Amino acid sequence: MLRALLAAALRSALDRLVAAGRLPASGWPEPEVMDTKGPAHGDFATNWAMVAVKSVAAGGEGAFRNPRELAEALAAELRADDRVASVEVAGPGFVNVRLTDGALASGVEEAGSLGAEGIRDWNRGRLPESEQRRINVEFVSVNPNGPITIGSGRGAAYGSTLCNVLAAAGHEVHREYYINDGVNSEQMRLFGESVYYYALQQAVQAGFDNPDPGFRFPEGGYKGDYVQEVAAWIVECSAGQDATEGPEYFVERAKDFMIDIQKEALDAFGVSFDTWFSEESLHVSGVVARCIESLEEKGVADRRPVRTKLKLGKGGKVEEVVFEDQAGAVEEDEPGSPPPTPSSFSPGTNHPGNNEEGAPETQSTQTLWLRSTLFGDDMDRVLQRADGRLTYIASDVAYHADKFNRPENADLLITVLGPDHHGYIERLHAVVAAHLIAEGGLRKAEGAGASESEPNTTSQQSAIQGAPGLADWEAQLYGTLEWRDACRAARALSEGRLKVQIFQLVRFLKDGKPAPMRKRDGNIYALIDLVREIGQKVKPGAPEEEQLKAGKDVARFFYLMRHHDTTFDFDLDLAERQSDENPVFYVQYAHARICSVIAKAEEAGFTAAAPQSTPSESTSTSHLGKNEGVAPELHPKERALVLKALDLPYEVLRCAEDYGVNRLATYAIELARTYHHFYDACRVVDQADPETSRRRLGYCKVAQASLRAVLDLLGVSAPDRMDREAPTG
RNA sequence: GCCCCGGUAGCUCAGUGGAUAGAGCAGCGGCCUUCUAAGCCGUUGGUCGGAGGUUCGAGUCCUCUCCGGGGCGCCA
Repeated sequence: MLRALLAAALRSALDRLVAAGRLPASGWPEPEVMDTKGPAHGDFATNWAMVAVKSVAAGGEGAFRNPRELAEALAAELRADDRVASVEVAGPGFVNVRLTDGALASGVEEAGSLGAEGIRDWNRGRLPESEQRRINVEFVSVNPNGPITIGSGRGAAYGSTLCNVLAAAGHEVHREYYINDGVNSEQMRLFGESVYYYALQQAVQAGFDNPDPGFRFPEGGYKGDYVQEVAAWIVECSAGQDATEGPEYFVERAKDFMIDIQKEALDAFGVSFDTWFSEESLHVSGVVARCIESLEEKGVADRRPVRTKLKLGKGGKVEEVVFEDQAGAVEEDEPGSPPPTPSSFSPGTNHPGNNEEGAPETQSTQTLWLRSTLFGDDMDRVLQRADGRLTYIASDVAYHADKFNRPENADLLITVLGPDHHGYIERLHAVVAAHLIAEGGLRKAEGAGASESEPNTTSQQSAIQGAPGLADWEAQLYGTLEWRDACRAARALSEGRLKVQIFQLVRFLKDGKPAPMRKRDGNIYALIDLVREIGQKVKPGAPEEEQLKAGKDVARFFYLMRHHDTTFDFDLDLAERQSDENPVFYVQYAHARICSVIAKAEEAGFTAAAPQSTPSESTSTSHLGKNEGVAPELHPKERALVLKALDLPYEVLRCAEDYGVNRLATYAIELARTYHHFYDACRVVDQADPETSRRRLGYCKVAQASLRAVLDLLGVSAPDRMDREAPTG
């Protein structure tokens, strides 16, 4: 908020320089408001003079030969501004600015009237309309074949906070969970069979005959305790009758059960979704089949028995295109032999127009390939197996098509994925690009050229040699310039509309040693167990609900402390420590302390300073002797507190821009620290000095509002009081 | 082989292309008759893995390189 104020002051100062003819009217960059080296250097700084000196000099203006001269000119104009208390030029050309106490007071006043929610959403409506977007954020999205793990916990914490931040910044956010429940998938089949197996066992134990005695536990099946629980639940629901139903039935029932379990865990973790989207529903409705057809029509998918692979060199540069024969036995890797030539599969056949000869509509013929190499993927991907089963990626095409075609029609898709999905990014972009081409989304761009381009099946020679503007590998892959450009354009479009955020691995450390997420006995470390364990340690005697809440607070904060795209160690011992070393409590304690102080102040009859009595009146009326007038100069710790507390809207914007939500955790710690410093140096409740008391009460309220707002964004609760337990030793 | 992430104080990590690189913990020394000591103050501690480059200026950007973690399926 104060940054915006200073930005305005800077702009008007520059306008005055322009008006005075000392600056060209344009051609120089917008000034940037930045932090100072430290409190001694003022509240904010700008490096504008250093950045702008070149363009100003180039503009033919001879007056400023170096950054310092330019900085001096800017400083002189700034000094004339009501909102500015002092200006210094320092170092190579920094302009350090200190705002008037009145300016600060006006910020406090505004923030005070907004409250926590208002500060959190301060940017809403202020973000230029052109930058406000409708954003669909998909996160967590695991198979319904087990509980949410502590690994997914990071994605849950990150995704939900990212949504909060984007919304607070002024975007319209849709939270989405994609249920990976495709019954074709290996995982779900294995899970269903595992449950079925245990159900049979339990039926027998309960005295029923085994209706399927020959059924064996599937290889690589699921062995965790929860699998038996699911089986028991299903059996119990129907008194053993269901065991006669077979594995397919158990997939269905177990799936619903697990989704409920997941919902419950996520709920306890403070995560909710607007949409739970079922992958299977896409198959059932036939959308997948339709999408695939359209891909084939556009020539980005086909059944030719060849797989294209790109050999990549440093920097992802394509060094070579390899066409792998998939027809017969695939063996072709003789060590010393020259690189496989384009062989009988003529280059250029990937583009549209030649898909009518093969590919009967019946299943179980040839593998259907998505030619994802056209869009930068390093190898083609299978859409449909030779036995007719569709792959995961096939439903992904339909899923993204659906996301783009809904009534609410998101401008931007954000997909949050775990570290194991890193290799999936290229594929996803290929999927989206293929969809955009297939849907004719490129009609205005290069799409027209592509659809008219001539099939090039006959002359691979001319394709390789004759295509102007194409590198060798491009000639092999695309055949024509038009087709290449269409594919490129589709890919570029995809980059603009789909942002994939990968979060990195978490290592859980217990007693300094890694705690595995999957245990040897087949059990997994569930998020809900993590939350419960921490809660029990941190709030020993409390009721379960309170423990879960405390555990959630700690777990979320820990997950969010580090940048999502960085591996980090989750120190369970530290998380479970109810002490000053635990940053969560440091922050929450600051909030509780503020609440206590405010209560004490109000008890003593103080109310936050009313607008009339703030120093703003006395100082802003005249800019002469701005800091020496009636108003007492603010204590450095007061000033620091106000600056920090009012900076939340700025932090929110930054986070919304680069999705680096961890900064908010850092901000929360910093704000807490700033308050503790303030508390230590500045007494709030003081009967002998009611004016100061009122003013400081106002700062407390703003600090409280900002702290609440950040914690709210992080999904961490802000307790009004924290009572110390008896010392444990 | 290619891709992603990391390498900053003894440890865990911050760090918008800017000024003398910062916190917490650990170590040492202080502060509760006063609004919550889960707090605060002081102090010790650095070839930002290495080498080049870009520029007025690099922990930050580019290239190369060393070390560590992860990923590269007709799994999802």
